[in-house]
Amino acid sequence: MRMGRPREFDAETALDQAMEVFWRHGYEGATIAQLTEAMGINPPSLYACFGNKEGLLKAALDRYTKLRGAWMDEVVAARTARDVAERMLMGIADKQTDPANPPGCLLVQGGIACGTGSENVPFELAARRAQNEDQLRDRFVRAKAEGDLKSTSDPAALARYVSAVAVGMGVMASSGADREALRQVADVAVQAVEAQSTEVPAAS
Amino acid sequence: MRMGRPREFDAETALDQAMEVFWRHGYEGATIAQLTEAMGINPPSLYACFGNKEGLLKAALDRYTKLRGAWMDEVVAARTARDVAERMLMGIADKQTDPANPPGCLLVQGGIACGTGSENVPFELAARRAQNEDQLRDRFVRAKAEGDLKSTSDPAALARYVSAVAVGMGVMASSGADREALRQVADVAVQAVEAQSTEVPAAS
DNA sequence: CCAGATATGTAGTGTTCACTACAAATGTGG
DNA sequence: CCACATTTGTAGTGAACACTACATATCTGG
Repeated sequence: MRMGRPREFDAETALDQAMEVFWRHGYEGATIAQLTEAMGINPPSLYACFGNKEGLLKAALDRYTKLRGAWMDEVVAARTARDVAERMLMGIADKQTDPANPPGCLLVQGGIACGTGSENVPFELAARRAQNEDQLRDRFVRAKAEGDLKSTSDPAALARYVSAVAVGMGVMASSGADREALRQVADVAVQAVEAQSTEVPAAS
Repeated sequence: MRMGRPREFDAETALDQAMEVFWRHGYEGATIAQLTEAMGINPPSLYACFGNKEGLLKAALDRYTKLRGAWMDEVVAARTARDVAERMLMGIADKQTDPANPPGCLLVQGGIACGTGSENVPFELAARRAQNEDQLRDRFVRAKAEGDLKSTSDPAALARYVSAVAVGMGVMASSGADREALRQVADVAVQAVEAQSTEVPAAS
């Protein structure tokens, strides 16, 4: 079979640039002109490779969640539910204020509400956030089985809670909250998980 | 002085309709055509009355925060910091899933990230959220002075925490979380405030 | 009842949007 | 070196956007 002219740009590198634009401006706020300029390609190359704007977003989300997934694996590897929550929320405080990236979280910045014709973008983002929540819930189910969480605790509710705090921190980060402020939020938030735990680490 | 032809629509009623459109679609997702249709007026009336799209958003936000402010006064009237947090977060769980309104919170749905030319819309929303946070912080400062919160607690951090949870709940509501799910989040979240409180109501 | 002032409805304005036709360029298989 | 497949850059496409010119309608003050 004939192979045709080879692509002159690296898809993953280009995706990283597109991800940053979506992250900073949201799905609707990002224009094809901004995206192509950041990616260093022309519109036809973008459409040949990713289909359309929404396809590009999904590809960027795939890449984002792939990187994020590896980190979440480390998070749930913590010893106790409390440590999982702390590792996650403290990590988020750091990541969302990392100057190497736009502030906040792409899964929130991408678009909470969208206009007619883009209704499933918020849906898509919510689905990815739900994946994280599921992973947390599974971990908390295990924690309860191990007796690490009280028998009266609800792992699903706890996971939803930690997710909600994470999202809230993302919004605060995108509106200028600094790392220390987010860490304080994380610190308080962890105390709710501690309240559901059996082994309370002898607090000073 | 001559008065000219009187306006044929009620500005507040029209604002309520505009608010709903912004709430559902976000600032950038809402079009002038949608807004004017919902408001029952034509574009020239809109521009004569509110200046431009951003002016309309600000007017809608003013109205939203005015209604919200009255409710926040009730919230901070609760007896203890813990009760303030509970009243606020439980109230939010109910409000953000009230079928009379779009799900979530206008101050979040309005736009977390925006495109070039609308950069100060997220700013504007953040400023309004900060007002709520300030009100909470003042209340928690008082709670600390009254000995209701531990002497080691940080009222500003607590207020930021409750705000973050509220925002997170808003995002979850807009992506379909039901009232019960949000109440569970609120319930867990309150436990962190309890952990900072001196009078622990003898939990069952 | 008239003059000035403001609101309204119709019908646009220019701009920007996501997206694409098309021809030239660049590769591979025979 | 040739036929074919795919990519690339140029230069647009129609549609939708926020916003407005203008003539008409409806008020008030005198």
